[in-house]
Amino acid sequence: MKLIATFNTNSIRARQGLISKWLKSRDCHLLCIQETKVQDKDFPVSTFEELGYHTYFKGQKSYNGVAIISKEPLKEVSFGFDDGQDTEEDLARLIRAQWDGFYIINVYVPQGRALDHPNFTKKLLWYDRLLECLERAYKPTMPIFIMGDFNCAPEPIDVYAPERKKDHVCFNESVREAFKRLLGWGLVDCFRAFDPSPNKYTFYDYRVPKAVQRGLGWRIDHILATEVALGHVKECYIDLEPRLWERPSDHTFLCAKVKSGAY
DNA sequence: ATGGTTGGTATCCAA
Repeated sequence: MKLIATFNTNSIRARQGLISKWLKSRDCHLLCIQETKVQDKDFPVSTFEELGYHTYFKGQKSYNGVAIISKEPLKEVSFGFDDGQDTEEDLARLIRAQWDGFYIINVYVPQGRALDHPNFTKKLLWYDRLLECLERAYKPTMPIFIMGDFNCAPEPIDVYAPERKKDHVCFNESVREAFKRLLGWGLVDCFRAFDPSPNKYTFYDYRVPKAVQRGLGWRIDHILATEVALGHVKECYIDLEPRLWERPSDHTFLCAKVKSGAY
């Protein structure tokens, strides 16, 4: 059994200590990271090499940035949708690779800012481009994990006070529909496949006092799996403990225990 | 309705 996980770091340099401690204590095989907020020349490669991990990354100054940290070397690593329209930002928001017989797609979906902001249009378009990318380059019968920060709480159970969040960029009808269209291609929400209970969140806003204790969170980080990939998953859970460690992120580690060898 | 915090970079923007 191998542990795979996704984590929005909100700066990988600020979170090196926390990530190292987590990788070691959990014996993680593959970690997908979002919001590294660092240019490639400044990525802390040696921190993870010293722990025996391979790192693959692309980032921008201050914003965005994705990475995969893996015990085994990855194959076929690429960035962006490869739809002929990739901007530098797109490359810093999507990394794809092959790992242990699985296709891994690590995404950092644009947050969107506000419903009437151009960034929200870009967010919906981003979901469309992701779906087109799947239709073009993959099949629902393949063993695929799409994991990362989707900036979408799919159902009312996935956010506190859903009745008050209908105009939020991470919960309004249009983004939830875009998310559902993605699932409609042939993907399952891994966490919900294992745990139907409420008050299970992956993100707690820094600005909300005692958010974890008060249950004021969002489930916006996800591991989506095709049916055949889900068949290899034995467990899927949110690891909240690092929130008690030094310099926690506002996101949590979302984990899956996977039986290896999908080919 | 508003504001609260954090990080990277500047002294404000994004989340």
